Amino acid sequence: MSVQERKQRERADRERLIVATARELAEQQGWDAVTTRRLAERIEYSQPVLYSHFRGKREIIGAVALQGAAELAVSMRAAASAADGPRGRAAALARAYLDFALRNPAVYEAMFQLDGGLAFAQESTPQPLKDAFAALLENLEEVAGAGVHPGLFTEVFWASLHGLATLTKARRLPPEDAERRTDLLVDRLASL
Amino acid sequence: MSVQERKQRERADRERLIVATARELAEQQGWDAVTTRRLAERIEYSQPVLYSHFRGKREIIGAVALQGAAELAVSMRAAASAADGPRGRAAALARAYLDFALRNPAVYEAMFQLDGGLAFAQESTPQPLKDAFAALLENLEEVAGAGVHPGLFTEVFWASLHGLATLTKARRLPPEDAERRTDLLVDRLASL
DNA sequence: CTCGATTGTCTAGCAGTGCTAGGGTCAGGG
DNA sequence: CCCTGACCCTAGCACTGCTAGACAATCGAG
Repeated sequence: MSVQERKQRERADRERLIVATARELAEQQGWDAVTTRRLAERIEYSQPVLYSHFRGKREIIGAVALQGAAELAVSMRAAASAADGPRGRAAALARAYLDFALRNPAVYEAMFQLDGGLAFAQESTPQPLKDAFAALLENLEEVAGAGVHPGLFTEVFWASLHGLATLTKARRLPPEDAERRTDLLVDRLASL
Repeated sequence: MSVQERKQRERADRERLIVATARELAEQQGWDAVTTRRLAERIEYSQPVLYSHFRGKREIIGAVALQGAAELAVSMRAAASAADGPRGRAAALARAYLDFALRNPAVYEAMFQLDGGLAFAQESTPQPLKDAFAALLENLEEVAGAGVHPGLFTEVFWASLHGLATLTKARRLPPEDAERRTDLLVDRLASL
């Protein structure tokens, strides 16, 4: 019995190691550098071991994305609860979101740009993703405005942040004005 | 002399054929399906011919992106000039932008998500890209608001649209509410 | 008209990718 | 102590972007 338990524990450890290593490698050298061979070498196992934990590379990306979503939710909630007033919370939320995207570009990519085989905006959507959206929703309801569906407002708010994050990351927007853009956006969207 | 001219013309024709075929294939089956082999087969030449026109796959993506930027600028200007009032022009612009992204997902991807080796927001930025941005700027100056730098406002407006476009395309947002989100966004951003 | 040079294109191949079939090793239970 | 089954690795498949080198067609000079 305890032998089986130990094996299960070791398997779970190894799975965490795979995800952590993939994330690390992606942040260091980009997702292109995360090949099954390199990943296998870093965890000091052969390639097929990866496939005994995940169906394929997509699922590994998905696992990193879920981890990131959980962290993003935590830091957004922390930022919001440290801010004063509806407007202040919205601004703090935006800053926390963009800060996360800036500090964890590869994880952000896994969450919202790459195909990690995850379902979004459905019942089957994994809990961490729902929760990250909920963290936005909770703090934006009060600035959505009268007669505006909070969910819809949150989607627009999120999409706008996402646009700023990705265009900045992809060097489509000059990085130096990032803060001014964020302020302007929050200023207009959170109109109350 | 005229022989050389004919050859140059044929080369230019073939280059256009490559770009058009790459675009078509990408729209039909996604950029993953655009391999140098498949592309070569479709234009009925061997692979190395591609490399006599472009440095590599990146440059082909870049060429598709430039074509798309030119078209996007045209349709945004057309939409804006058919609309009435500053607010109406902003709304028409947003709809034209999102409509383009929806109708040409692969081209949109080439422009703003994939690496086509193009420079953005610099002097060395190719003209079509500058021009597409200019088409936005021209029609948004009047709704930027007092004391708000028009360029900065345009960047924010563009980023928000980009967020809506990409999250919808990637099935991160429910497609059915797309129009309501657009209306809400324009409503808040173009506040005058 | 012939012959060398140049231009253009193709075949074949390299190093790398994600993924998998099959064999071998080692530990657990009878 | 041996057999069985779980586990992992080697080797390989079909594909990717890209390129070296051979070959053929065309051009200009004599």
